[in-house]
Order: sequence, then structure tokens, then C-alpha cells
Amino acid sequence: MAKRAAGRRPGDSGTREAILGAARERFAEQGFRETTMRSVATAADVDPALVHHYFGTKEGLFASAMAFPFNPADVVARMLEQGVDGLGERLVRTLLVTFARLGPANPMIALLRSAVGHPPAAQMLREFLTGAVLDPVATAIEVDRPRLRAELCASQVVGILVAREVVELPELRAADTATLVAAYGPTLQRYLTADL
Amino acid sequence: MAKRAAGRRPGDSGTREAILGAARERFAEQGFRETTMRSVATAADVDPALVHHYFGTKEGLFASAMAFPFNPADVVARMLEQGVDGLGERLVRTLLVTFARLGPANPMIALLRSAVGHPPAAQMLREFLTGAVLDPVATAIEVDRPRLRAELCASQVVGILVAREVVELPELRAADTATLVAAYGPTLQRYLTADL
DNA sequence: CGCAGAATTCAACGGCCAATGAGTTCGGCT
DNA sequence: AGCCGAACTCATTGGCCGTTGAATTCTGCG
Repeated sequence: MAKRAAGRRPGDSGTREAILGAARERFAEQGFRETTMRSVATAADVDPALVHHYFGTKEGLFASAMAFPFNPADVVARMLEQGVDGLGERLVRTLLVTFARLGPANPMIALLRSAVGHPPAAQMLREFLTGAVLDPVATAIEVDRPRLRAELCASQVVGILVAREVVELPELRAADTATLVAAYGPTLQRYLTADL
Repeated sequence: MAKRAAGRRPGDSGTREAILGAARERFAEQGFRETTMRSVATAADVDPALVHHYFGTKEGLFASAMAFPFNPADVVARMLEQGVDGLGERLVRTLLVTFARLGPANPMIALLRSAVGHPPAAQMLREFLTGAVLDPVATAIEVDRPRLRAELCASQVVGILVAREVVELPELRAADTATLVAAYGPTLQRYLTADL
């Protein structure tokens, strides 16, 4: 275990981003409370004190790590532009594609895992869901009880995530995108537009 | 804070059950890792060492606390006896009724919350789901891909729990049983018996 | 070149936790 | 009545964690 000398490194170290990436992965794997500053530091190959130097507190690190590499509201808006026909399918497909793109450093999973047993994270998740997804969807569909419909969709979407990532149900993990879209798309479409 | 004297209490104390009840509530509220032996002991109005006296380790306490006050396999079996017609509705209704009956000391919520960031609990949850619910359901419905269908149902059921208990979506929490059964019943029925 | 400040490490503090072991009081069996 | 074991508490230990402050080395600007 070669200890490194103290002091600044030469060149562009990109350490800050390395820490953020490591933090996102740890939070996504274990949630807020289980993730230790020390484990993030180790994963980023850095001293724990440096994490504090950059982000102040663990809460600060979490807040910084939860930023998406894209704007989720835009993604939702683009889906809504195409009208309400086939919206259910588009929602599922977008979700799955986005997940594949994010890989192991997935803020949504991190938020979801952290929300359990850490109320501030639960509130962040609720606010993200409400502001970026539920509100736009609820105003876009022109039917009765729009908010309840949006939350029904959210419950199925969250269920997909938890079933695959937390409970790790095998056939759901193994299923390909087409199968999942065919299964879940009509469910969401029904929640959005059918009679309840 | 009146310190109690050491030594055995007179009469039937029922302390063991008090500890188990307190543990179930704490685990259901905060999950395994966030729950401390000390908080359980405090909630049961008892010294922390007594919890160890009864259950050995925290894992032991958790295992004991996760026992249901009824046999879930029986409940599932009774639902399956009535055939596959309306099975989706019966599943949702049973789930909701069972939840209302269990109140704040709910092993399913405890298991779900603990599964995040504590792999042994995740495995317990997976084994419970598989053995007590998914396997019986998958063998009872006589269709193609029974296992995938069962897991699709599980994903929606888990989604209901997480959306209401963890994310706390307001309209889902406020909705009455009839509304939820009308919304979710057909979804589950479709997962179980319709073409995919 | 000189210097302010950023990047980085080290060592340490106080806090909380699970677990342990020894000691105290009581119930129940003989 | 006597005693063994169960119920119960107290004090302590060792470990991990978040956070802090000082020390060291490098960069970039004037």
C-alpha cells in the first residue's frame, strides 16, 4: 500500500469528478446512510478529508452527486410533445434506455435507495418526481383525476425499479426491452387515459 | 428518569413480546441498519443488554421479528383456491386488508425497507416472495411464461408499497380501497392471464 | 522569482453503536 | 426451605464514522 505524499498533484487531476462518480456509485448501491465518506474516498483513491474539503458535509456531497448528467424535465417534455397516444409505451422505453445509459452511477437508484431511512432524501425524491414528472404529466393528459393517474403510473415505474434493482427478481432482470415495454406500456396507458 | 433496579421483575412481564413488537415497528420505519438495538430497547422500555440476552445479535433479533402473526402461504393458497377469475382483484384487496390489519408493526414493510443496503434482508425478502407467493401463483395459473407473469405482478405490488410508504405519494395514500382495487386489479389480472 | 491560494494528506477528537461479562433479583421446582 | 436458572441492569470495550485543523506540495498570477 504505497502511501502518497501530501501536497498538490501536478497537472489536471480531475479529482473532484472522480469523487462525484464514486459517490454516485456508492449511493446507488447502498443508499445514503450505508455509504461512508471513507468508502467514497477509497473508491476515488483519495483521502477522506479531501471529500470534506470539496463538499463540506456528507449531505453536501449527496446533494452534488444527485445532479443528473442531463435535464430530466426536458426528456419528459419531449415525450409529452408527441401527444397522449402511446405515451405509456414511450414512458417505459425512455426509462429503460435512460437506465442503460446511466450505468452504475444512477442518481434515480441512489435517490430511491437513500429515501429509505433517510427522510431528507425521501423529500428530494418526492420533489423530483412531482416537479419533473408528475406535474407535467398530470397537466398534459386531459382526463379526470389527472394527479391520481400520474401517481398510479409512478407506482408501477417505481415498482419496476425496486423489483429489478433491489429485490432482483430474475426474470424481470433477464427480460429484454421489447418484452418489458409490451408488458408495462399498456398498464401505464390505461392508468393515463382509460376509465378507472 | 427513574432508573430501575437490576434483577428480575415480579409477575408475567411479557417483555420478550414487547421487544419483538418494538423491533418490528422500528425495522418497518427505518430498516435494518438505521434501527439501533438501543432504540428498540428504549421503545420497549428495557435495557439494551436485555435485547442481546434474548436474541443474541441484531441479526437474530431481526430474524425473530420478521415472523408473521399468520401464515402468508395459507392466505395465498386460499386466494388461489377460488380460481383464476378475479384473482388480480383478490390479490390487491387482500394486500390492502392485510396491511390495515398489521398496522405499524408490518414485517413486509420492514423487510422491504431493510432490503435496501442490507443484502441478507434482501435475500430474506426474495425468498419470502418466491416461496410464499411467486411459486404458488406461477404454478396455479396455466399460461405461458408463468414465472415472468408472477414477477410482473410482484413489481406492481412492490410499487404500491414503495409509492405509498416510502415515497409517500399523497393521492395514493388518500385513495380508498375500492379505488385502488379498481385501478390495480385489472393490471394484475392482465399480467396473470392476458396475452403479453 | 515570489507568493497567495488551491489540492492533498495525516493525525486526531468525540460520538454512537453492537456486543460482552459480571452482578442483582426473582420465579419455580424439589 | 433451598437452589438453579431465568430475567434484568450496569459498566465497559473495541470499532467505525463524520468532521476538523494543521502540515505539505504544487499551480498560477504578478
